[in-house]
Amino acid sequence: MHDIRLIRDNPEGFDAALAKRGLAPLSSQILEIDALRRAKITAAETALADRNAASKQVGAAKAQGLEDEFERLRALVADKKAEIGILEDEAKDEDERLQDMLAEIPNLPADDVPEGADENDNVEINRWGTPRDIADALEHFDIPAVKGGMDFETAAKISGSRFVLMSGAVARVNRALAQFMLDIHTLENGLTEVNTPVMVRDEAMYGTDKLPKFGEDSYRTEEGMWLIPTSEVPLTYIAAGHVMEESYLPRRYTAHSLCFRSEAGSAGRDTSGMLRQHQFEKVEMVSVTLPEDSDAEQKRMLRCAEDILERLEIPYRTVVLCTGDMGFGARRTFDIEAWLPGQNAYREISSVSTTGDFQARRMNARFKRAGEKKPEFVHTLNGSGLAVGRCLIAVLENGQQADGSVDLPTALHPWLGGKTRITADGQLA
RNA sequence: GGAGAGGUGGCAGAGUGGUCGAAUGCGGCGGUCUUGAAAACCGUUGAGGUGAGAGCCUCCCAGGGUUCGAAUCCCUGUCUCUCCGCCA
Repeated sequence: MHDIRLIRDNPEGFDAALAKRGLAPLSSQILEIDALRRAKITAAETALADRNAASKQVGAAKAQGLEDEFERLRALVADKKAEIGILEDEAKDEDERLQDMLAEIPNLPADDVPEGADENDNVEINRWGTPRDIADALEHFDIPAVKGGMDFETAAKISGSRFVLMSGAVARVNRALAQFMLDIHTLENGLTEVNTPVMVRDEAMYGTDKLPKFGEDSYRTEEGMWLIPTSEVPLTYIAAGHVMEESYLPRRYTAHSLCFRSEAGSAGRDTSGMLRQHQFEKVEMVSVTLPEDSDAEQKRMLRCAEDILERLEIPYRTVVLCTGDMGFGARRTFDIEAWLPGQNAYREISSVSTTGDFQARRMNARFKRAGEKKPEFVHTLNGSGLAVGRCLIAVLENGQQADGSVDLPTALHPWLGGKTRITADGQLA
């Protein structure tokens, strides 16, 4: 959500920032509605002030027994009442029109975000590890050690396409990965573990900018609840409506949750394997910070995510998304792409974004500086740390051996009860 | 699912038709005292809109209604809590 004041003060700057996202200028249209809105507000308030004044006199007239005067003023107040009703409705309509319009405008990119049209213009800023030379590398679902424990046919029977049924060693490694990530984040990175609801209300989706524009990407129950597309939604919405003490910040959360996405519009993409599912697991990180701290916090979060991959010995590269590839609510986004030998490509495994005060405005999350009167909006950030399913793919594909088995990363062994590999026939050993 | 109670400022919690944007406490801020801190005491302290400003307007969960006048009465919605039932 944008600050109408900033648009008023600097419409050219606003349009210029929109242009970086490839959007047409909107400021003149916004300011037109805003001017109309303010005119209606002024008119309504003037009428209200008149009514309030007359209303006070009514009481006085009554008290003094001036019946004629009382009746006259009473009629006047009644007239004003009708007028006020109309003016207030008009003011409200204009205000809603403005809010609706602002709600659909994406966040403005930070100054340092590279300009570009699409993912081809993203800029690599870090590369770690060297992909191992694997002859005839297989995709995860074709690796002999994995095949028996990753069943797409049965999942389809139960739930349709884009679901998976994991069992045995594969399910165990998947679980170990999630535990591993959570333990690192809580014990070493100082994040607070949270277990959130995965069904949320409209307000939480709106506050984290998933609504009104992207409702079709998520699932909604018949009762009107949303299945979360990411635990960014409940984690961030914790702060909604609060005025926090300055000293309360930063807040750093992590959660392991199921995530649900309809994947509308991605038909035919990544259809094989478990890269893109309707239901998946993710360990999420969310930070709520002071405005001046959010840029440093984003780098910190990025390091937390990259560190997981380094410990798991998975080669990756980090890119900063260009203006044309960023999500709706982001001011700046870093994507981490893990090396997948089976695809001979780097694929997204984490996305770390700062939204500035964009979400905070929508959910009215504020803090008060010591000694200051006015509350200010906090900054909110979110990042995957990491997508568990995709991390499982990376671990399996990078660990595949010529004999069909999979060597599991050393760092993970303690979470596997000391086991180190999956044999070609699918046993943890 | 049934019955009941309630939603008030950063927090807790008074207030049941005008004198209430709202007692009191906590917390915050400023001060007195102190070598410093604590304690004590004094003062101060809600949010939003609009306006160049003085100011004006709105806000006691939300939306309707009654009334000259609503935090206060009525209706609807919503959320929370308690009890009963059911239940992993």
